[in-house]
Amino acid sequence: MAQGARPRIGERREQILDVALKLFAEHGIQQVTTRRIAQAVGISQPSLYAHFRTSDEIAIELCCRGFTRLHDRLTHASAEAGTPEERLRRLGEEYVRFGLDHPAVYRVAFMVDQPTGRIPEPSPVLAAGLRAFGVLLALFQEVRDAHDETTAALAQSTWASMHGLVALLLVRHEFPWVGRERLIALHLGRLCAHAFEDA
Amino acid sequence: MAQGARPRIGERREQILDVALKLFAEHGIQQVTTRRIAQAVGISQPSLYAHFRTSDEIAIELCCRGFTRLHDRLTHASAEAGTPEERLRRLGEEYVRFGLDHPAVYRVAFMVDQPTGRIPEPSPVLAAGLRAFGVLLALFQEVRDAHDETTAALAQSTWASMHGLVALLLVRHEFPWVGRERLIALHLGRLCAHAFEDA
DNA sequence: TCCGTCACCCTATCACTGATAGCCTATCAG
DNA sequence: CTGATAGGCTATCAGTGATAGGGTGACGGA
Repeated sequence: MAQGARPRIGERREQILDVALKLFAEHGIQQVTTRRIAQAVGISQPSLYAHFRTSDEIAIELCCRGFTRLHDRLTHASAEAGTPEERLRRLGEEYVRFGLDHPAVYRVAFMVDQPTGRIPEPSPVLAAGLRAFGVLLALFQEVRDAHDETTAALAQSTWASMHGLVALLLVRHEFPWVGRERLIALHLGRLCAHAFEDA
Repeated sequence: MAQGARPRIGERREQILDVALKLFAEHGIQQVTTRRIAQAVGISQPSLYAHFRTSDEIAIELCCRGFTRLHDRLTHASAEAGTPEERLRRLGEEYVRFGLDHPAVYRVAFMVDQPTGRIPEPSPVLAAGLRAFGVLLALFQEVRDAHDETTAALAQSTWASMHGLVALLLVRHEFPWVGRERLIALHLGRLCAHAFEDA
């Protein structure tokens, strides 16, 4: 089967992740089977299991990487100069764009149930998610100059509002939304207007 | 096989929906197979197909009913006396409670991808969802005395914020949330504070 | 040069899934 | 009694994730 020019160590693994992400984005996560991934990569289906213990592991890996990419984008957005509202606004923009630009990653990261209690305890997904959320939390802590529960609650509430918009736009694409750009602008505008005020 | 005392017409269908919903809530949608449903009902697996054309139809039916129940609860909450903010607050409370109290229904209704373009066009799910959303929209139109795009955008934005909280609480249950009640109260408080103001 | 190890791949096969085909049985209107 | 209808059954299908067990080429030490 033309065995020449074998991929280097670990190269196949990256290739599988790339291909899987593309298939997820194109056909939806549920529709992508291990056989489809294997065929697209050019190897047999059982060969996938030399690189991942289960098929879920592929999605989990993509999920962690997605969180990391989101973390980097949020960090960058939050670090720019400006008033706290402006920084939060940029962070929100970045968040929403990320979700809409990478729907497959976003779905895996935020909209797929964790296999309840399967993964031991130190879930890498949770850790990656916490890192990304940490950027938002840090902004709130900095602006409010407090690390209390209320500050955490404000950050979590803000996160939820951003997520809600992305999630609904991704899942309910048949819904008669007002113009997407307009809705995003209005949503973020309201979100940032009184974001740091105590409840 | 103890064939006596057959269920009446349509009774089995209801029973299947009841059982399926319970199994969805208990084990998660993905883990529930047609064989498990059939076994719980006490019939053979192929017999399900006498009542539903595909297994998805069970979820779709539950989804529509969920939207209808939500619609009724929102209507009731929105109809009570009070200031617009109070009415919106009650509506939001009802929404969040509904999602958290009926996670299986909520998941099916809001967090499962529509089989892209499979169902002809007049999607019953979309229709049921629009009816439920209509309650929120009507409140905004009444308060603002306008049926323009901005009003629709405000309602959609508010809906998204409520959904975001419910969705994240349901899916990311391993996340270190601040106290749930506190988070809900804070989230709804911020949501309703300036809800009707133009952007 | 030989040999073990390693990374990687294969075919064959498993149990399980949603779904279909074809046939049986209870009920009821005429 | 009879045909129609609702509801059920077993047998079986193709497709799914996963495992078992064995093959192949590159490479480093003896």
